[in-house]
Amino acid sequence: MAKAYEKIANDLREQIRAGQYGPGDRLPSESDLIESTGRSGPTVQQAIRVLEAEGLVERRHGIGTFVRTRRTPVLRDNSRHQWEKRRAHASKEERLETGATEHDTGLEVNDLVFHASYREVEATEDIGEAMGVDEGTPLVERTYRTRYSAERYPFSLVTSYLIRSLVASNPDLLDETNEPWPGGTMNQLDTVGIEIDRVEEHVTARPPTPEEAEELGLPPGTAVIVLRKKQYDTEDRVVEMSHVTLPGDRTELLFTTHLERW
Amino acid sequence: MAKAYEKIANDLREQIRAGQYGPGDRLPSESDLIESTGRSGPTVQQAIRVLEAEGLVERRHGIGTFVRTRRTPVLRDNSRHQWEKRRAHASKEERLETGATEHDTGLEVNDLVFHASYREVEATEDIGEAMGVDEGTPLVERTYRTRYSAERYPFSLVTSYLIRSLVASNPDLLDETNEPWPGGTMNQLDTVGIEIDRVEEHVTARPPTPEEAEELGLPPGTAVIVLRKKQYDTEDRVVEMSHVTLPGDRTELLFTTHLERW
DNA sequence: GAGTGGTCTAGACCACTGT
DNA sequence: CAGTGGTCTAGACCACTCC
Repeated sequence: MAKAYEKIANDLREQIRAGQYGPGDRLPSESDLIESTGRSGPTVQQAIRVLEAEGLVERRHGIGTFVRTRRTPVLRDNSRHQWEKRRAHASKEERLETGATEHDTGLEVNDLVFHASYREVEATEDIGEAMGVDEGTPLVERTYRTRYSAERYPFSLVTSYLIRSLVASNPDLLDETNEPWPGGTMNQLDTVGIEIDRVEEHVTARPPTPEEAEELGLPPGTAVIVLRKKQYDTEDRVVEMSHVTLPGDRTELLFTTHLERW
Repeated sequence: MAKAYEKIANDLREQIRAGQYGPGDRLPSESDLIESTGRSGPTVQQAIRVLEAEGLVERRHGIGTFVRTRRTPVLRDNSRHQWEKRRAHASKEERLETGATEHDTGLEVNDLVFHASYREVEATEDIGEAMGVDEGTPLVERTYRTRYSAERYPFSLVTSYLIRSLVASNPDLLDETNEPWPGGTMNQLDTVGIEIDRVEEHVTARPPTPEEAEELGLPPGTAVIVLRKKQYDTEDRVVEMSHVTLPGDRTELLFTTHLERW
C-alpha cells in the first residue's frame, strides 16, 4: 500500500536532497506532475503540500513551486545580558548609542525600526505564578516589535511584564511616551534601585499560530522559537518577565556557559 | 473571497480557543461537518489538516479528531554542564550513579534506556569549520538515543564528534564497547588531560524531517529544536561538538546567565 | 457491522503572474 | 493571453477501531 501522494513527495524530496533541484530552483509544474505521475490534481497538490509543510519548498501562486533558500539568521547571544548590565552604568552618551539588538546584530540604530506600546494590566494566574506574585497584582505590560528598516516584517514579538509597585517610584517608567526606554530596561531598573543578578531563559519550539505567522510574515513550513525570559534581582525576586516569539527559520540563539576551573 | 476550508478551520479554532472543545475532546466527525457546513469531503478534510499542522488537533484513524493535550516537558538545564564537570572529579562510585540526563529529569538510571553507537569518520567541510579543524581530519563519531523505559520513542537524537588525535592516548575512548562512557564525556576527556572551559549552545527550530518525525514518534504539527553544542577546552580549542535534535512539543531548555555584581 | 478518518478521481472554475 | 498554483465538488472505495 504505497500512498500515491506520499510516493510523489518522497520522489521529489529525494531529488531535492540529491541536488537535482537546488535552492531557488523551480520544481515541475503541477500539470507536468499530473502527466508524469498519472495522478489527479488534488493528489499531486497534496504531495506538494507535504513538502511545503516540511519547509522544503515554497509555492508561489501563478509562478511555480520553488526549493526554499535559507534566510540569513539573526543571532541572539546571551552575552547580551552582561553587556546590557555593563551599559546601564555607562555614560548617558554611550547608552543612547546602541541597544542590545544592535549589539547582537552589529547594526546601526538607523537600520532598525522599533515599535512599542504600553499598558497596565493585572497578573493572570499563569504570569503571577511565573513571577512569584499573586494573581491580580498590578503589572506594567510593554509590547515590542523590532524589524529591519529594509524589511516588512519584524523578527521578534516581545511582551514584557514588570511589577508595578517595584518601578512606581520613577514616574518615567509609567510614562508610555518614553518608549523605548532610553538606556534599556536594566538602566531604568537601576533608577529604582534594582540590580539584576541573573537571567533565566526558557526555550521551546512549536508551529506558529495563524496570528504569529501573519505578524512575522512566516511562510508555511516554519516553526517559532518561544522564549520566556525571567530577570531576577539580587534579592532573588523576579523583577521582569518577557515572552518572546522568534521566527525559527531565521533566528539562532547562542548560549555560552562558562565553567569553573579545576 | 472567503476560502471555504479556511472558514471551517477558523470556526473550529475559535471554538477550541473558547473552550467549547477542551484538551482531549473529540471534534465533530467529518461527516457531521460535511453536513453542517454543506461542503464536500476533501474541503472539510483540508480544514482539519490546517488545524493538525498547527498542532491544535490530532486525527486518529477510525476513532476521531481530538484536541491535542500538551505532553509533559523534559527540562534540559544548562547548569548540567557545571554539574557534569564537578562530577568528573568526584569518586568513581558517585560517577557511576547518575548521568546528566538523570540530573535534569530527576529520574533513576533504571528509568532510562540508552543506546549508543560508535564510528570513525573524517570531518566534513561543515563540521570541520565548526570545530576549527581541516576538512578530512579524523574524528570519533558517537550517536546516542535516550528514552524513558516506559516509552516507545527517544526524547533526543544526539550525534557527537571528538577530534581523534586529542583522545587517542586513552584507548578506552576508541573502544566502542565502552558506550556509554562511564562518568560522562568530561570525565573521559580528563583522562587525556583536557579540561572544558566553556560550552556554547546554538539553538534553532524548524519542522522535523520525515526521518526525525519517524524516529522521535512526532505527530504532524510538531517542531523540533536543533541544538549544536560546542565544548571548548582551556586552550580555546573546540574539543567536542554535538548535534542534538529534540522534540519541540516536550522539550524545554533552560539557560541561566549569571551577571557580575555592581 | 457501524462509524470514523484516509485516499483518490475527473473535471471544473478561480486567481495570480508575466508577456 | 498562456501558464501557473488554489479551491472545490460528488462520489467512490479503503483502512482502522470498537462493539
